[in-house]
Amino acid sequence: MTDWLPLSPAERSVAIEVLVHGPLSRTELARRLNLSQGSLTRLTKPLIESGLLVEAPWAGAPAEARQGRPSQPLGVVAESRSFLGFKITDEMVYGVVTSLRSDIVARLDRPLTGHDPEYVADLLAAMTAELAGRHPAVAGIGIGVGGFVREYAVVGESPYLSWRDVPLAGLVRERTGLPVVVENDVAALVEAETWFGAGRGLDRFVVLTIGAGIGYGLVLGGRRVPCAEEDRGFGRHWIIDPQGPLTPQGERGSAVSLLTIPSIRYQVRAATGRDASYEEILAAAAAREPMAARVIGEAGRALGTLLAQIANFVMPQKILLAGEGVGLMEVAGDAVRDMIRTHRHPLAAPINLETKVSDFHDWARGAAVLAIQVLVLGRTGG
Amino acid sequence: MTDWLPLSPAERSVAIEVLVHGPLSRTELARRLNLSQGSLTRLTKPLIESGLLVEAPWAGAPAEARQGRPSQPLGVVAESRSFLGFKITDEMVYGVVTSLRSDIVARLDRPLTGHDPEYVADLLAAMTAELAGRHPAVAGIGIGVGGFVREYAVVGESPYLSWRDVPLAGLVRERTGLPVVVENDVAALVEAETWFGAGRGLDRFVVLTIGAGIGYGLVLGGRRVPCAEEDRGFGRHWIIDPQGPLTPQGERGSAVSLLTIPSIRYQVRAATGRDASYEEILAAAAAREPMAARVIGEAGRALGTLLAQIANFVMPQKILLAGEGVGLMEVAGDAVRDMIRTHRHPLAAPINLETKVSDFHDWARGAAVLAIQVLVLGRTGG
DNA sequence: GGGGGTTACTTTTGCTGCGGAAGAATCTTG
DNA sequence: CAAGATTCTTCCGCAGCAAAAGTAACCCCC
Repeated sequence: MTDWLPLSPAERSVAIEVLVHGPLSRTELARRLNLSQGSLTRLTKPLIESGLLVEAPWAGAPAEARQGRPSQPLGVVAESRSFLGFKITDEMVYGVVTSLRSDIVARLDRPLTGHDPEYVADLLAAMTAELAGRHPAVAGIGIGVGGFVREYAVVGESPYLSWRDVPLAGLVRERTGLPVVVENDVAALVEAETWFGAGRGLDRFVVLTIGAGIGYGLVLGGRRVPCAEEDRGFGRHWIIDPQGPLTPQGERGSAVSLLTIPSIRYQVRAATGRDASYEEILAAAAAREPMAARVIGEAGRALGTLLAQIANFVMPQKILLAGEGVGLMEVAGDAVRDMIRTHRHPLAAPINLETKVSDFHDWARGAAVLAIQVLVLGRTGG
Repeated sequence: MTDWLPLSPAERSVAIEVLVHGPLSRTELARRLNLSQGSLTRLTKPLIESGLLVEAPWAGAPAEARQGRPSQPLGVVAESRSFLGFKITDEMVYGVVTSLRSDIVARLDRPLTGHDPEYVADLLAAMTAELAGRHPAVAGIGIGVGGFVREYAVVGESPYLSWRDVPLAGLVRERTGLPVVVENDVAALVEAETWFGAGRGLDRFVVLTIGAGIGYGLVLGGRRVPCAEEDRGFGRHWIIDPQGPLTPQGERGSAVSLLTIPSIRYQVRAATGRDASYEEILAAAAAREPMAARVIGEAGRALGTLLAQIANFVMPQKILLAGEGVGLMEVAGDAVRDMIRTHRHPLAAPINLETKVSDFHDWARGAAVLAIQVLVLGRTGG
């Protein structure tokens, strides 16, 4: 199949706008991008000829009977290409197949029984073969890994895999023949939400994830801000309550100690002697069992404080709360809101908070989005 | 005298670059702005003809004997125009005259014996007349006011002046015949530092001021982020230590309670019964007098925590600490650094902190910078 | 002191890519 | 079917850029 690239900057902005915001008429695009209509005719022509865009008369404003010549919405053929996204955790590999618009169309998970790079690459190749068999026209692979990743290709350091300088992209490309993009998992999730999710079109946007650890992503001017500590785990030193609990995972009273799933389970186990799952603890807290309610209430207050601090200093237009540990919001929502109130100026704009219960397939989808960004549109953000 | 405007976007970027970063050769400008040398010849010609720029062979790299044709630095004639900046406080008006490059060339202060808008405007007009008599070619006036300001012209609300919807710019323009720009005082200081001070050329930049209150300014992508609470005083609800002191000015343990000059004086007075100036308290703390040392130590730790939180969430390239209360850093610097360490990831980039002791004339200068931005270069940031 | 080298700037040329205007296409309304 | 509305296309002119070639102003060194 023909490859689309390369795109001029103006063409790229048109392509991204259509990809991210769905079918749009040329006139609408001209308005959004501050270009003339004539320019849009010119810019869209090669994009249509290359097959990236198509005229989609069925889409857009459906039967909105207006006067004048009907607009001709342009869209992407979301199904024309597929992308694979993988999220590698300690003991599992989660895989998804997505369309060009990053909708998940298939899932496949496999246990990871070892951490040898060659073995992991073999597993990824096998999963790729299985998924690609059912979904043709795979255009690329994105892989999300917790840890430090360089150049979209090399895992510089990943403590939980015990990897140092593993050229993962190369290993998988050799086995599959497909272009491969590797990135830090949090970074990938943030990019996905910035392009296709809660952060679409926003200028200042924050992603906070709660799960096995804390993840934090800052998007300014449509671009993710890279930072030194992202790959080593956030929140270990975000001390929210100096009198808070001490856990094996973080400093006393840190966001990690107060909010992450392992820490909450550790606290409950230390207090009750029984090992309970996160869901059981949340249910117990909702049922007002004292120990669970205390731990979860403390977590809720910590989350409220954290969100208020972020809002105070970053002033984002939206904060997305994601990860496997956001069930907290449902049980301890009042505590969260209460602490937001006490830590915010009464006249400050209310926090635009979105909560998204996400599982590991969302992390895998994030990796697929990175593949879309890099492979289809030439790796620039924005 | 001829007026310079209007400027094309490319011309404006050249003008701002020279204005902000001092004399630069055409080659250097081409490099910085990603333009060809030919374009710079074209762009600079009208700027030189209009008098905004001049060739300044005396400036630039002085005796750096390099080979080849010597470069021809372009600079602004800083003294060709003057700008007036005023900062209106509760009981004083501070005024400065600045050059085009925002250097302060004269100062003039007057007590403010009333808050009637007409009276204040009369006073500003009188001060303008006095300053303009000594410094000709005044091109415009900037006024900084604590409170909410709309459209660079109208003071929407200023609690300490008891003003509501006062069209200050119009009142002063009527009396002086000069263009007038009004803005919130913190916003003006932040703009000044972004253009001509610590934040020059930075993408992510934070200004934190400590004085009678707390001021906070966030600059992203070269633009100041406007926010709802800036004009009502920051920090009242930034609770740093829930067990901290209670003061009349802020919530218990808030940044205002812990850090502002009135709160620190209040705490010492409440503990010792004696009224001491801020400088006296700092000196006492340095001499290890217990009460003062305790209050100042607590303030230092609060400041460290605050700086760490800002750095964690905003990841700025630099934080500027300004205001009348930054003497704290000298006396309690160890406490500040200590708390930064405990609240930051060990692998995180160190905070790039700049401390600037500033007085009210710096606030007035900020207002003058706003006049420069708006009047000379057509009000766009960046 | 006069080449040769080096760097800064200017001029020329050609082209890209945009806006604007006019026109074609396609619908609704009367 | 005409008039009006709206979208899209075509065409033209031009701003503004890069590239290349030319000029100017210095250096060093023989």
